[in-house]
Amino acid sequence: MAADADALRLENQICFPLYACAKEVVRKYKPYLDEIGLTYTQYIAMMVMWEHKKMNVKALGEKLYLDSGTLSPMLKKMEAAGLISRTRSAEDERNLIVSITEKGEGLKGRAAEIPAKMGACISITPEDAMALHGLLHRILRQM
Amino acid sequence: MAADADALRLENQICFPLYACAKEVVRKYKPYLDEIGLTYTQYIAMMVMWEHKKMNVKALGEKLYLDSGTLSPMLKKMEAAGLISRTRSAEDERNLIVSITEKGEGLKGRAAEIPAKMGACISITPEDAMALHGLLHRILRQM
DNA sequence: GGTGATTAAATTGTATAAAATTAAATTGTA
DNA sequence: TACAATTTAATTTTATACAATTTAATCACC
Repeated sequence: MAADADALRLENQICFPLYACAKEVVRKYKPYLDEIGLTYTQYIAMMVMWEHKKMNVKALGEKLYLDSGTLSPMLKKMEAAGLISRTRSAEDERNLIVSITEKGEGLKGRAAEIPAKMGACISITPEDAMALHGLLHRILRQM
Repeated sequence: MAADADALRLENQICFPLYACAKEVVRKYKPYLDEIGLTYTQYIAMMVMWEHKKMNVKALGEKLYLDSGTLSPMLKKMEAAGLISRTRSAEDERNLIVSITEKGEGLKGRAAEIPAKMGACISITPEDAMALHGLLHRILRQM
């Protein structure tokens, strides 16, 4: 049957364009993120920190869909760069509290232009962006 | 202004759900791919090989949005696993020709069920899948 | 109060990814 | 035909990612 064979063709995958598109978009960020010395993963972590100021690794990981295997080494680098500090919670020493520093706060101003620059770079209509956002969140929620 | 601050909130990003969703979907594949001994990247490479039988690294990379830095070591592993063979083109020795082997062809049968299993796993309506596919390809093309 | 189960991070091992550089082969052209 | 420019892979370096394991702290329950 053709159906079986077609199901294994790259063009018929739903996951592949998702994978490729995510990769390419992250790559588009690189020149802008380079200017402020962040990687994409560090950038999304900083977004959470700009908003919440303090958060333990587990909660940060839930927001970013990342685990300690990825976050532990990255947060150490970000601490070394002076953007965050890492301290154990006094109430429960299992929790590592990540806190934004003055320097980390200061970076927000320099990051402010990035969303607009990326928007100009991708050129998607607001309607399509909204539709895409909705579809992706529906899939994420359902998993 | 609230607009500036909002632009740097994780929930307002279009890229983040794309990144997170792609990652989570690839992760969903893992148990099924483990059964046939492939990683996700190897799986999409095999899809191209099942269809085209022979292809040089550059063409394969264009299809997969990957470069030789990723493909070279991966293709060596796949050759070691007996799924493909790697030979230099006689006409132009710069080109490395990747060819599917008997064993590689044989794996297609065992992979045949994976698309259906993943479909059951993600539960998205055909309309939404079509819409998502269209949106993602539009973005990819435009980049 | 002791102890087995649970939880949170860190660590270890494996596999991508991308940028930059290198090496080898081919092409274009003076 | 030399030889500079280009092209194709491979290599090197850095940074994720994730699964599995380990370690340390806390909790539950007797």
